[in-house]
Amino acid sequence: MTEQDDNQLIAQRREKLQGVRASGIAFPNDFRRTHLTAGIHEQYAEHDKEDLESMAVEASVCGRLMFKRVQGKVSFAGLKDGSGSIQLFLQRDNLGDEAYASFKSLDIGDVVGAEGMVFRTNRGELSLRVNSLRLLTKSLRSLPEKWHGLSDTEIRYRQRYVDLIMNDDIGEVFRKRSAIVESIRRFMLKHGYLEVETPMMQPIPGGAVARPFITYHNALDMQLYLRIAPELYLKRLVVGGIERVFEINRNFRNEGLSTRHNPEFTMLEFYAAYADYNDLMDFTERMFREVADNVLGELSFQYQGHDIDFAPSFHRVSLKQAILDHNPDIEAAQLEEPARAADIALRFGIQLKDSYGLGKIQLEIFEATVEERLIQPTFVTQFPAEVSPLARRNDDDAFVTDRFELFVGGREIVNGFSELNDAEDQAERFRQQAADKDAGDDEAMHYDADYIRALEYGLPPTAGEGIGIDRLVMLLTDSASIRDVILFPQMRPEN
RNA sequence: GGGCCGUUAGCUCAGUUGGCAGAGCAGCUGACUCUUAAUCAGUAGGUCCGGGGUUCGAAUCCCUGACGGCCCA
Repeated sequence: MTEQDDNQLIAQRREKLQGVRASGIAFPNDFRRTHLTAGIHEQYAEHDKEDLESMAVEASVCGRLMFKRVQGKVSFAGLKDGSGSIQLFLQRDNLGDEAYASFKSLDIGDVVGAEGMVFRTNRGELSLRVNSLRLLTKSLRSLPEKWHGLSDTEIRYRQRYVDLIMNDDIGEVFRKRSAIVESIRRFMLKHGYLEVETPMMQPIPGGAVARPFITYHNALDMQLYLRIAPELYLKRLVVGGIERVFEINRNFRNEGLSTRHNPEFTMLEFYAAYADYNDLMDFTERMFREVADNVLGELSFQYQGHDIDFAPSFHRVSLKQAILDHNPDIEAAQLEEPARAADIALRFGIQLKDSYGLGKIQLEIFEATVEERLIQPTFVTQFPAEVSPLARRNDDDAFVTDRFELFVGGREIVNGFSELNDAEDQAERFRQQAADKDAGDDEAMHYDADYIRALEYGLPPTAGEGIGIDRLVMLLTDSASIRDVILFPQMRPEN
């Protein structure tokens, strides 16, 4: 970028960098540290001033200069590395005139290496009495204000590097995110699941009801879709005999952005042969408890002002019953007839389309009146077959499927079901979806002939599930927006 | 896509009824040998988001566009 938005501040720093260039290697890469700052605090937390003087511990640290307090012939500075930070103490008489002067010319934000003795100041703060200091990387742009930090959300998302420098909280969110994913992966591996990677670019997008991104492969001269879900590939693998399989990876959906939606988001998706959706609900409860315990150290936590507890058995309720529970004025019979159910939907201001059957209307009523009130972990089961084109029908009631979604904090986190493994039924449902697509529903599914062929070889009785990792991270980090748990959320171009 | 709110110095923010563009931090100059948002004195720094309009005069009022946030679809 050669753009000249150089203001006075940047110009001054460029001038300093010129001076550094003139006197040797401006961007050295031969400084090696002996300690992380957090390690020093850990190791010497218990030692008092006298102890440390007699121990004479030498240490080299490196990191970014976060503050500078020059007071004549002695100065304090803050050095921050990836682990934490430590105070530097610099004396002219210790460093020498030249080195002390060059310290004074450093700017907040510069990356430095410091070598010295661990000690405590008169006020008791564990610090490093610096014997030598080197500039490792000159910073040309001034950091945000030390007290208020960086709060402009737009800059925080666009320039996440500045956000990470200034806001320790956000670094903690992404360390937790990593711990969550690691914990989930361990849990899956421990239970005999094989981790795989299936196509992100698919000739036929499937496995979910969503609009895909379209791209183009030049050599093959064909249109490809970024996947909206890995589902149909993972189930092909179950056909192939990989009886327990999972994938943690990105899905892409060409839809609006909100505090709960980013066009690319991360899902755990897994399948288990010879298991049903009840098994998966049990499995999910165990997973969530283990992850919370590993990452938070406890099973209860706060989310946006709500106390949430993973310890008790997660509540399980059918979709229809959930509607009735939260709407005392609705009677069960009203939800059974399309016309009466439509009346209820209209009462809640829901806009119905002609193509909506009873199942879709029930789902709309559920979403409008129940979803956001499911704060404690709740499995909602028995989703209508109409809105579950890949799920197995219930043996006793063909109107619904053996499917569940898990809601926590008023949000859907998990979607799982016993898989539809009847190739003929699946073909029929694909035909219906394809007809909807021809009729103008651009979220409807494509007919995937190869997937039908796979089913014709025989998919064992199987259950599968998808867990929205971003939303789970939001929950466990008390983040209000999905953008706070995605390092580089999707934004419009700046200019 | 719709509604509401926001955009002023590197950052955090003031800006009265439409009347000279402001503060703190950061920067620069100087003082200061144990500071904790160090302190003190001085100093520099602006496309008031862009475009158009009203007006003697617009950061401020009107129109329009861009970007962001929240809510809704």
